[in-house]
Amino acid sequence: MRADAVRGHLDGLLLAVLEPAPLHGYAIIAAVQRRSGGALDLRTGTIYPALNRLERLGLLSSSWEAVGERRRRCYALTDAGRAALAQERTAWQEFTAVIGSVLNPSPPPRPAS
Amino acid sequence: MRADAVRGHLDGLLLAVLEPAPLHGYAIIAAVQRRSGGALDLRTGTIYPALNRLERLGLLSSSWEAVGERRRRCYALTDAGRAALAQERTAWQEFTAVIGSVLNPSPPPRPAS
DNA sequence: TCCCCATATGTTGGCTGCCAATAGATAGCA
DNA sequence: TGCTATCTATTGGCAGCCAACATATGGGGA
Repeated sequence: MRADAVRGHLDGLLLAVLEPAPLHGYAIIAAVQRRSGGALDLRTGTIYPALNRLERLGLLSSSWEAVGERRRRCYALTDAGRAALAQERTAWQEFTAVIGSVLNPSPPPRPAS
Repeated sequence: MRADAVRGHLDGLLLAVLEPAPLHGYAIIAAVQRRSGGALDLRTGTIYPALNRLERLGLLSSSWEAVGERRRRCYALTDAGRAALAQERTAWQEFTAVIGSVLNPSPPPRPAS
């Protein structure tokens, strides 16, 4: 699948993979890849600006973590982030229902004539 | 729902509403609106360029229809269009499965320890 | 010792694709 | 005489994702 298809749903994906535990950017890419069965391969140019935006919005909080000499920026869901995730899930269900109903309409019941 | 969300799925929607019978542009907007329960309100600036593109691709064929003094441009699915619709439906299922699996992962079965 | 790859964070430019706004025409109704 | 509905169509703009690039550490193999 062309990864461009996540357009408009990226925020939900990021919030979702951060739900079980905080992760740093590189691990987020791996987590999305794993949970999608390898179908989604997000790029750094996609997620880093998104993570910054989500932090600015107060949905994530970040903290630097030292691993040897290396540094990691670890992102965690805030309370607002958990609420936003719930909203994203609702919106996703509505979205699939709407598009699905146009793409695969259930035939109208035929009145017994 | 913000109508911008159809991004990337518009072609499938247009092909789908043309499946039962040919329609003209204005009626296509109405059909999408009806089949989506009023949630999707596509604009002319969205569908007319898309219809032209689909015709250039050979997925639709158009013919002018006279209604009194009025003229309508009627779009019909071609054979290639029906094939493309089937592909769009498959792609949609894959898409929802992939995004869904990231957004709402099924918890991994815990080994009995 | 040197190089490459994995790990890790980040920026910039560009393109795709939908929308808002605009334009213009006919027809019916108040 | 307008106002609204029906009908087609174009243009400019912008959001959002990606490709490419830039930078740095650390480990493994030749």
